[in-house]
Amino acid sequence: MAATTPRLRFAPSPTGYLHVGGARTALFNWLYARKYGGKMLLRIEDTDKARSTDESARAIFDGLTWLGLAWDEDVVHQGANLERHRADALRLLDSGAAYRCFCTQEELASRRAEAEASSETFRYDRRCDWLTSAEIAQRVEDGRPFTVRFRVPDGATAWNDLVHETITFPNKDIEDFIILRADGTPIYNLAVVSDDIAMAITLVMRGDDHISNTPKQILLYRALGAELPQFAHLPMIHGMDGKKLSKRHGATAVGDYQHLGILPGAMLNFLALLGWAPGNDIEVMSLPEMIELFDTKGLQKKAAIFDTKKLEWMNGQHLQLLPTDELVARVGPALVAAGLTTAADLASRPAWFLRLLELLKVRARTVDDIVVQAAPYFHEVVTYDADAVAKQWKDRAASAEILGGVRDALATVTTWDAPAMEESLRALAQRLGLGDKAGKIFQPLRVALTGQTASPGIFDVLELLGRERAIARVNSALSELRKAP
RNA sequence: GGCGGUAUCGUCUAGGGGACUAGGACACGGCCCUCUCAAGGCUGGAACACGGGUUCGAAUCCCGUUACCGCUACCA
Repeated sequence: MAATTPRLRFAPSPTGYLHVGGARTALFNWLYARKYGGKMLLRIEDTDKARSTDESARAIFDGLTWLGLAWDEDVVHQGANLERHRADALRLLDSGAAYRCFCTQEELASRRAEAEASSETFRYDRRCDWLTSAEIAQRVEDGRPFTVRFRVPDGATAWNDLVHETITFPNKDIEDFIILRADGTPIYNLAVVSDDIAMAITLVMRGDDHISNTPKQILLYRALGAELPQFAHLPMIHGMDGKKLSKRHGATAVGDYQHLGILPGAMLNFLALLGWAPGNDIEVMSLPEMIELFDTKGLQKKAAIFDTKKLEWMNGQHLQLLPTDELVARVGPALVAAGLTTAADLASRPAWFLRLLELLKVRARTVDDIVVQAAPYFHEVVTYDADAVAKQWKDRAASAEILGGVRDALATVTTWDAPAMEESLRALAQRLGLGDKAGKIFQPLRVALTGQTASPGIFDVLELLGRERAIARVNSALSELRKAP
């Protein structure tokens, strides 16, 4: 094989949002191109004017951009190449590889229904291919509309698929398919082949659902005298019920996950593992590592099920691995968007913010988790969680006594940091005879400070809150506890 | 219906004739750590769809069956 640089393309139709399945197809194309020094182009298949929208095309650009899957060269809009598609179809007509079909859609539909009624397989019977040249000339002269059909030759069509090995189709099972509509616009298979040739694509990597289009396209390449690209058909992604992933499975657009607080790197990593394995039990990878390890050998043949539980776990892993400055850049805006703080506030105390994130990220799986957990550190007053109160402030008098002790202990602390807090509170536990049961102090205190039963270590929470706010919270808790229940 | 594709724990997967008592990860349970929750460590249950071959030997190769998925438009 010639040592040409690989050229791949991701070719979605702009009829919805960027689906996770499409994102994975794009990812594998991109990884291959990056790994082997090739190019990945983006082509928007918008020849179906009825279903295509600019908004959908934008969603695709946005999705790919968010994921960080940059395409090379200018975006190709298939609709802009209609003239070439038509010219290619006419060329096939001239060379005799295709013929005019005067059958109307109604005729075709009724013949199809007839075949179905007698439970026979319908396949176009080539009746228009038997027309004499005089008959054809007459009909054309009469202005009768016609489609252009490709004449499928005898034999069989096979290719060596990068994921499935050899796939063969007997040509007798492929009907003479239409390549040009009566209105002169191209049908999918023709447009794809015409564009892939024009874009000099060397590897067509796409979903499994295109396997039965491939023999038709191969036939077209040959009839057009073009060199065949390689093909790789990726397995589908299904929902937890084993059915093709769709809206009813919940979030299927990559944008949904973006808004759920999933990191693009985690999304990519998770998607990569759906249908590909690098081997050696490797799972958590950065993008450069994925490029390094990518190999079509590890591509899976079997459809994979989209398991959001593992996506969340993966996101947690990436959250830990994310450099702190990047974490700040991701979480800061989310906190501002949630109305917890302002960009100026965060900018005024970067060290504090960093400390907070370091303590929260380990117990969060998504950016949204961090935002929720961060609330007590920004709000003026704590909101006591009912369950937390019921559990940790069960004995109100005892809790009040403990918190009173805490208040006094905190009042004498000179350096307001976690080690000093620990020293002071452990000493208090000793004085109260709770030596190895210091939790009896920490838990009620946690509720006073955060309103919750779960939080980072109590000494860190105290440090983060700062002297003034921490003491104020202990005092409010005390007055809350002293109120009649 | 026809054609094509696929088949290892619930899920993602390792496995390429003997290294398989089938490994890892998610999820689930237990233990450890521990002020809580996480994280982390250890640990338990959990799979080669079925039937025939080939072979000294099959999760691995072949054939059949079954199941599932895709395509079967003047959609993409």
